[in-house]
Amino acid sequence: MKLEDAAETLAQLGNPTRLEVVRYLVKAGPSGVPVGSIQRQLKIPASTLTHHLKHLKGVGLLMQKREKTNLWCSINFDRLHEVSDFLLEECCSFSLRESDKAKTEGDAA
Amino acid sequence: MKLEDAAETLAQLGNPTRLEVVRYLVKAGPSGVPVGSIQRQLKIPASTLTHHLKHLKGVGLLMQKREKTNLWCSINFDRLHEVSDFLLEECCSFSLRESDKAKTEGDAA
DNA sequence: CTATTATTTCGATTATACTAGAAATATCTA
DNA sequence: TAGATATTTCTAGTATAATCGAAATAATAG
Repeated sequence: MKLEDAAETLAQLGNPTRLEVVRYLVKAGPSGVPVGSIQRQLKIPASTLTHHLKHLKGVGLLMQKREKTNLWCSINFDRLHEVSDFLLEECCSFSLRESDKAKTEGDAA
Repeated sequence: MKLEDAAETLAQLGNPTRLEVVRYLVKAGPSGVPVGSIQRQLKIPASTLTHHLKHLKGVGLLMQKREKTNLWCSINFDRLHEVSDFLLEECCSFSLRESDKAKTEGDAA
């Protein structure tokens, strides 16, 4: 996963309203929930919710599927794992040499 | 971890410059690196870097320790784990009952 | 104390995000 | 087609964030 993509995805998760939606969808599991239920359960105005769902979809965290008048939303768990993994990547293999850390000159090269 | 704190932390990680810094610090491991080295290695203007470090420190992701003229920065791995865990919490125990998902009325109660 | 290096504060510019009401559209049912 | 429910678009106000140069401060060495 590219840093820019990870950053963008994390930024989308970094909004309290969106994170609440994500948590709700995670709890809901793979089958998902309709937009309207999210709206009523979390008491988010419809237009605000649509706006946030668009963001989540934009970074691939959200999947949608229409059934009758309801639009069912579910989390893309793979995507969530990817971004979660990014945070701890290389976390246990400290790859930066000590000699590169404190050089006063020449470390810009 | 409270949702608001997780959101705030994720928001801070959601900036490309800061995420780059975090990745660099993760690579550096527990001993950390001085501010100036981050600045030169990642080519971030000093004032911009200070600004971002303040943010990271604000959400507890960054620890700092002065040694002579250098201020050494290191990642708070526990904190990073916390936020990473938050994302997948309850991810495998879908706790929302199917009957709560599609109710058309009364699900706001 | 003075010079040197390291880091931070200040200040100003520019851009982008959050929010939500009202109106519009879409999808279905009778 | 008419009516009902579900979702989206439009729009606009408000707030917050990113950027970085210049100047100020902090810490140390001589």
